[in-house]
Amino acid sequence: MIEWDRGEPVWAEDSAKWKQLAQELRERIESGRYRSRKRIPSQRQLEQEFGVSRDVIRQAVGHLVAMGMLKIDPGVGTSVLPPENWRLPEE
Amino acid sequence: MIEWDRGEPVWAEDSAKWKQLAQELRERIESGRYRSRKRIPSQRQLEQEFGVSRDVIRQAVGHLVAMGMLKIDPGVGTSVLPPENWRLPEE
DNA sequence: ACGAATTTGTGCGTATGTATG
DNA sequence: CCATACATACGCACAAATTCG
Repeated sequence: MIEWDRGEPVWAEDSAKWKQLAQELRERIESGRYRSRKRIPSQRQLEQEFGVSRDVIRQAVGHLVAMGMLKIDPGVGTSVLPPENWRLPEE
Repeated sequence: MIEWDRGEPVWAEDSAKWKQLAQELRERIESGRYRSRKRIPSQRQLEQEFGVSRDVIRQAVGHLVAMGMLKIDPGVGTSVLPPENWRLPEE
């Protein structure tokens, strides 16, 4: 889980919220909590769960899409791609 | 207190602008002009009002944040903390 | 065919954080 | 200290795509 220091320091000390969220989502995918070929919670739901704006959600999701870990179907949802599709740029 | 002349602030020569501004903001907080738990004008608005750069605004605000008189919520604004949060280092 | 609900896409405005010259 | 640009973040509103009754 992610702990934000809401109201206090910000992304200055550590990294941006969207980067932390992307890491959290990635862990959920790699751990199997978000299963391959299955949909993850909607952006609205992720908003609620993590208490961040859609900006942050969309940045994080967009990052994983670029990594080939997630696939977006407009009007439908966002699903997990199987590992053979991943192209991890490293970090 | 900052003096005003024809709508323009008059800055003292012997003190940094940010310190004078910090003192001004502090007085506005202690006088109740900036009310507890309410947001103060945005940095951009303060820029306009005092005719200084954001550098100066941020230095002054940062000073009051360190004193526990202001709280910054990125993407939201800056608000006044109640007196019980203040930790005045002296001066 | 229709309309409602859901989900993502997009744009706007505002505010603060960081970086650079 | 000033000026500027860009990144990060929040909130809202509306559009487009899809699903379902």
